[in-house]
Amino acid sequence: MEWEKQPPQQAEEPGAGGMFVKVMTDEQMEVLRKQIAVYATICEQLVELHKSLTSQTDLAGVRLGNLYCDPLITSGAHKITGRQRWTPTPMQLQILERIFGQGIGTPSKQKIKEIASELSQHGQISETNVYNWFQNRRARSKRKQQAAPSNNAESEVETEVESPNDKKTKPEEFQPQNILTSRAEDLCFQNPQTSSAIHSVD
Amino acid sequence: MEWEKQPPQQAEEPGAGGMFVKVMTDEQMEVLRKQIAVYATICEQLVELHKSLTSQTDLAGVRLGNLYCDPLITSGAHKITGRQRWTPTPMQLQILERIFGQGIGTPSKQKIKEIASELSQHGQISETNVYNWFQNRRARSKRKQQAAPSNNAESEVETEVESPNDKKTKPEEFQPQNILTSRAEDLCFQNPQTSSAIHSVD
DNA sequence: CTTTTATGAATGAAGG
DNA sequence: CCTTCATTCATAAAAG
Repeated sequence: MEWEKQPPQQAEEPGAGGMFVKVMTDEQMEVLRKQIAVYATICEQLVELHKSLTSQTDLAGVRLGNLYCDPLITSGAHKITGRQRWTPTPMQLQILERIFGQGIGTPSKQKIKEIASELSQHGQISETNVYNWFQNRRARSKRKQQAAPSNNAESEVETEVESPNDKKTKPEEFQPQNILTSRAEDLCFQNPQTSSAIHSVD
Repeated sequence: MEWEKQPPQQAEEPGAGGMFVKVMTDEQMEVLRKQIAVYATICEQLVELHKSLTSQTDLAGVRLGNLYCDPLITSGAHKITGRQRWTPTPMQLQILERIFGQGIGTPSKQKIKEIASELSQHGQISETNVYNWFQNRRARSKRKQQAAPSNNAESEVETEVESPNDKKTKPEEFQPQNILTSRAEDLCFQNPQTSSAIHSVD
């Protein structure tokens, strides 16, 4: 596998190096990533299953690792899209909070555009970021309000059926994503070169 | 596949504002494709292996613990604890994506039934789930498409009105899944030795 | 460096 | 269809 050997700089300067590159959109990258993750998950589960059935432990490490391919792919599912999530700058956050506090709980699309445009003066941002922020802000606020009614004697008829605090402690014992994630952590090398092979061109 | 149609020149403009494209070399693309195909092969073989094993419960004197098989393979985990929200299993997702990628954006009622029936073999599912999935998948794709090309079209608020005629000119229906649908068996070793290698641990 | 928390983003489902 | 909501997932940031 040559990815880690590829000097990332080549991809960054296609014009200078005259290197032919493929360009993928974010969505394409996302779909690809998911597909790989799907296979990684299936393989992981099946391997674990087989290990449990055969009481042998060398299947995943030796057979699969040597015969088919190195764990690079597994890691690839995790880091191919070195997804970096937006983090609001303090100024942006301040403005967002102020707008949110103005009581207007209706962030229309036009409003979103305006806000995003204004916030772009204080740092990188997109309309989607603004949209998500308001969505999350509202949901979080709402949940907090219902989870912490300690300051108010709110005794209405609907409160008797609420389980106030054990929503998180569901007996959920299995999460496929965790397998993939933990697996990637263990198997893959974390060197930045890999992710640089497919990187963002700014 | 549509990737090649993407103008590689986009990558040559690093200074064109907030451009976010992923760049891969030919070699990297090839490696990726093969690796995904490898996953497909592994999955199929492991699935077959699992089937053969589960069909003979007295194979190694090890009684097949259903506690391993069911939770791992279905992996939805929703059936165990009665989660309210359906979550597609990896295999279901794979099938759904493939169908979606086939370009037919018309999930007719009859088609929904067929798909749901097929997917039910890989986990709990209902026709409503399939319907919702396609609806959401389409909407999501569309929204991403219009959000992605915001890199070079640095428009102001008055020009933000999307050009009503050209937004769709971009090929919406790319199929990274094609990488997978191309028969993995052809690309990789899928000879019986492989599965026997897996069996050899026994 | 590892673990925990906060929060941006993804997504199934409902409403219109 | 399109929008909105509730929940979940993943990761940057914080805490240890």
